[in-house]
Amino acid sequence: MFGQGIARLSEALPARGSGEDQLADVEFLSRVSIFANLDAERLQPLIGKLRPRRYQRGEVIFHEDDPGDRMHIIVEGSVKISVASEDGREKNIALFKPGDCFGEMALLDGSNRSATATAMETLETLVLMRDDFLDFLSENPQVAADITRLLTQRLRKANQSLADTAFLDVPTRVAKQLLTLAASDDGGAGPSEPRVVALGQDELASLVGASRETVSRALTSYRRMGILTTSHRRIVIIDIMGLERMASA
Amino acid sequence: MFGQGIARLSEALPARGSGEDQLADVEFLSRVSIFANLDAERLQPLIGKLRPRRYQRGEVIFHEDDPGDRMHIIVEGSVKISVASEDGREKNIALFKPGDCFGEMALLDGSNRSATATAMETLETLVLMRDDFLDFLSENPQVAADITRLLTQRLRKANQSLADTAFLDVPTRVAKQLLTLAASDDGGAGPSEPRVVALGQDELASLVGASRETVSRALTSYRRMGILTTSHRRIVIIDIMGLERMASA
DNA sequence: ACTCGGATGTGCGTTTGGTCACAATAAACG
DNA sequence: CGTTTATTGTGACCAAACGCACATCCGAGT
Repeated sequence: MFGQGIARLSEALPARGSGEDQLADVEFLSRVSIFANLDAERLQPLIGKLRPRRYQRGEVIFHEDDPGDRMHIIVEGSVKISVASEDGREKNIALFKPGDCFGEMALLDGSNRSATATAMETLETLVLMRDDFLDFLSENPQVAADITRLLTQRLRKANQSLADTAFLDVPTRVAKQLLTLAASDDGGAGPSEPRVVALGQDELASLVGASRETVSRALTSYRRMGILTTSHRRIVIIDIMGLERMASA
Repeated sequence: MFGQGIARLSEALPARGSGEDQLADVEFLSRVSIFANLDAERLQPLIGKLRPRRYQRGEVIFHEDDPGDRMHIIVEGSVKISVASEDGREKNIALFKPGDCFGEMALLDGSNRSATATAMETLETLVLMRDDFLDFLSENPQVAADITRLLTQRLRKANQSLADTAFLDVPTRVAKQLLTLAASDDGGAGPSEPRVVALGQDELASLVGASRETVSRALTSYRRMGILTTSHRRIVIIDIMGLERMASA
């Protein structure tokens, strides 16, 4: 659904102002949380400022400590945000999906990137440069409220993760994380429908703050209980309620 | 230094508009990060909306899950922000000191408190109610930028903590945390001056995400190295550079 | 179709850190 | 000014999880 927006945008950009296509783009933008409260008229000027960008799986969009002068809106694919330790290991902070934006923090406070962003699959984003963003922001002050909302939500999540890593053991954290991922994936599906999480175990482990092996064992345990099945870079949750039970124990 | 502001404010409030005292209050407000970019004239209207509040050590300012309709600015004392697990244990998310504000998240996105705030010592705050805050915000849109700056900073810190708990062992995390606390305490002191951290080991443990005993052992080890001394609710850092070495290992 | 590389499952020894237990000591309060 | 209560220091034990090793196994690419 989101994918169509960019397909049209990429074509529409060279020959700008073709009307119908821009409608589709505006419709896409209005689903992005920080632009959700703006009507089509307000969004229109933004369209011309957005530049489509493609990345391959594994490609780094930006690096920790780099200066950051742009933000991204995801059209298709997913992104992992991570920080690295001195000895090269990495901890995933968050995953983002179509409709999410990332890289806005360095824009808002002017400091360098505090984390690295990497494409997890073939990725299409819309890039918005700092100056264009700030211009737009000063012409649409309402957006500030949505940005603070976005930031507070992320802060809440981060604090919750902090508490979770302190209180919960690895299997429980894995269960919780899987539920979060499943919920964000297809929010429309029924409650008993099997939900698919496309993710490698090492990425899941890094997200949860544990070793790949320990996560693998947790998955094995859940698999034996009939809660999920595993295959290559793919976890299918069969019994969501069962997983919820594991997450709250 | 900050304490004088509230002392005058508490007296000035009943008999408002006594000129000289309000100047002191404005001066205090201008040191609060989210109001730092405003001149005295802009801040003036805020003064009447702020209500001083006192809390005893251990007193809860607000509880997790409560609806939140006000924020606080700390004048004197310190506050710990924590979340609780089902079985009653608690994880400290952050500590705040004079000049910091807290409780603004629930104001900004309208949801309930995501954490509990507790006074760590006798505490004086200035309370600002939601409606007053939002009014002020709409009349001073520049403040939005400072709020986003504040939130992004907190988000960065949270992410860093998340990475630290994943990568570093307890002694290293303790060293890092002590350095942070020492830096925020008296920023003006010389580099080789001994710095005092007034904090119980259990609070430090909860902040660092470890058990009180493990933290105690870490402190013992640092004490034997001559890096710090410990007494009741009080840690004195003697060799800051030594501690920095421990924090980066 | 075959091969190679990335991903997964699992056993095992080791380590870190949590929990329990208790002694010692300092602050708090009547 | 003594008694009570919080705080700290440590020892012993145990569980969770890491890291290493290795056997598969699936999938992508040639």
